[in-house]
Amino acid sequence: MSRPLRADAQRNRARVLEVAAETFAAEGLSVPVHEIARRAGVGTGTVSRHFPTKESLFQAILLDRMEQLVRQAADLADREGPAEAFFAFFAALVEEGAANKGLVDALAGAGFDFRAVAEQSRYDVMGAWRGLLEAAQRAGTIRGDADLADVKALLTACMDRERHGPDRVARARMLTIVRDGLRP
Amino acid sequence: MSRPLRADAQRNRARVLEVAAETFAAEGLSVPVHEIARRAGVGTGTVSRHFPTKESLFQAILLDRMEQLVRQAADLADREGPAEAFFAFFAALVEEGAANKGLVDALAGAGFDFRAVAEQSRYDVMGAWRGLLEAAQRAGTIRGDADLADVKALLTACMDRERHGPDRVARARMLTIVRDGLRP
DNA sequence: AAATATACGGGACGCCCATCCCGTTTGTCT
DNA sequence: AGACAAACGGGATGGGCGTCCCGTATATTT
Repeated sequence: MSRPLRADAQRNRARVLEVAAETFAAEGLSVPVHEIARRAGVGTGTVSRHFPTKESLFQAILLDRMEQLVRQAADLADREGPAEAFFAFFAALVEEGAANKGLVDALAGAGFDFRAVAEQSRYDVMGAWRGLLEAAQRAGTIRGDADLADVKALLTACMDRERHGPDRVARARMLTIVRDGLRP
Repeated sequence: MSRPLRADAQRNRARVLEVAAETFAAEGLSVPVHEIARRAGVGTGTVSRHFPTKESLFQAILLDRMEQLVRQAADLADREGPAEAFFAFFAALVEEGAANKGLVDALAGAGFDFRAVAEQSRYDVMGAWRGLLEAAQRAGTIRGDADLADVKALLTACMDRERHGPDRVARARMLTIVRDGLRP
């Protein structure tokens, strides 16, 4: 393999990652890479050396987050039981989306392929998600013919709804609608 | 006002409109204006004289379509009665979306503001839509607290679902899910 | 048929952005 | 402390796109 990164390179990489995560979350994926660099106080070259493309940058951010999400899904399955874990996870993702425009863009397919990232991650997000879905179906909480694509579409709907006025009441209502819709 | 358009100008305008409608429907809003011009067999200048901006071009297409949609909504209200008209219209829009990527892009907010167009149209699409929704709520088919933004979000979900494999069965299932979700 | 306004074509312009490159600086190792 | 490799900065490059302009062609009018 290769040597460890030089100390300043490590710091810069971490800082870029941090700033990019904040920025994409707050403003979505359309923020130029130049801008990320500027805010991180580094040159554009530094960003593109660590992350050759914009996509690879966002991917790195997502990979971090995914580990947490998968862990959270597993926790929920333990604590809540199969009947409720799915909806708890669904609600967590909606909450996440409310605070993370970049994720919403990615799920909406705005400029890059979420599934591709998910599949090459060490953490099998899709698998975890599917696990919760199927467990809930076996527990009889969710109609048996619903698939992951249906769920993703509904998730997109909940996130989309946030754009027309973020509103706790509306968010809760959307969750109820989804829950009722998915009932067997 | 101004004189009538010259004959060739009228023909070109109509042809551009037709080609643009087909192209946006088939490939979405990201198709360059150059490409529309090329396919219509005219220069880019001709397109931009009739439609100064890309947005104004798509807007013109949408305005045509909207008249039909509003009419269709009114018909449904008469034929089906308030209890069912809303879902019939919803299903019609999903069908429309399946055949019209441009519309899906517009609803998803990809690059331009659907609501702005809707509001300046002679045909009050939002009003028609709201009318159907409120009638269905009075008839007890739909939960009273749902609003248009909820409905639009669910519509987006149905259209989004199409991208992961257009599939009659899946489409019908999504409609069922939405219907069940919106029940009082 | 001549005169005039109108419209056409498509190249030119300007903007934005991701990516690459290279002269300069800075950490690291001896 | 000196030498070498590693990393930095940010300007340059290339590509895509919408919009504007103007010399040329064509419909309309008299």
